[in-house]
Amino acid sequence: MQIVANAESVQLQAKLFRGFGDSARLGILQALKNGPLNVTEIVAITGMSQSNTSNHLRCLRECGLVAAEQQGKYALYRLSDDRVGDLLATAESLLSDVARGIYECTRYNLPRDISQEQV
Amino acid sequence: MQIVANAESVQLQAKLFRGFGDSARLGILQALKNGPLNVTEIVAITGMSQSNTSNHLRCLRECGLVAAEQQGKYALYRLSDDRVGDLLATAESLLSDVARGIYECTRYNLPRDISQEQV
DNA sequence: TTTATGTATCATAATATGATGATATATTAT
DNA sequence: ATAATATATCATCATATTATGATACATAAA
Repeated sequence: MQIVANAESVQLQAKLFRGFGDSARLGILQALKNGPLNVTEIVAITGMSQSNTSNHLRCLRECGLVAAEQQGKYALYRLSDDRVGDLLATAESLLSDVARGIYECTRYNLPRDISQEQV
Repeated sequence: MQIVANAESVQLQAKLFRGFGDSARLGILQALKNGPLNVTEIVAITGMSQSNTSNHLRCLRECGLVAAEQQGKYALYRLSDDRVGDLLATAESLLSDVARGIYECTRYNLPRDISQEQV
């Protein structure tokens, strides 16, 4: 009997979610929902630096959330699986109901300048 | 026209995923899949310290992933919404197909001692 | 072959996150 | 009222993660 999944599996799953758990990566995934894009396009859309974009893409690729295909000098990226889109959609739906709570989640989060600390 | 969701919404969603993106919190969520638990039970199941458990529970609560109800001196926690369980299930399914990739995701992750670095 | 373009890699510095121990608070039991 | 139990909070340190800038490595164009 095991009430919770084994530790290793939990770690893997946490890792998977961490792929989504950064606004830079999530921005990339959102962009790819609409279809494949090359790195230059992703850089343009997200406004991130090229190296940062590339670093995050590597993470996403190694974590299995996106797949890449070399096309001449371009690297075309796309979501690796429909379930990636599913997760995004479910999260969006859930979010619309709990957004207020998320805003108030102070312990781990948002850049300082966003919180309007009441003195 | 906006190709990607606005930055604020992406931040919120990333935050939501980050709720799942830590093995301590994910372990708690997994445990709660089987039904409500109080803090003492969660501490026992996860083996984490009481304060650490409580800190993570706060995060989960404030992020809207779990709900708490005071019962005498016990605080009963449960998943706040079916979609939380849905996300866990979808992730598990996706994971079974991409587990290998996740293992190899080196840039951001796993405790050092787990990777078996080939020299 | 030189130059320009697209992408990847790496070291580093800044920041965010997580675990711990001490302590506070609340509820129940004696 | 005192003690015991259940939970929450907080400061702090260690660690992990992120963004950046420099640079390398391709591919394609001139």
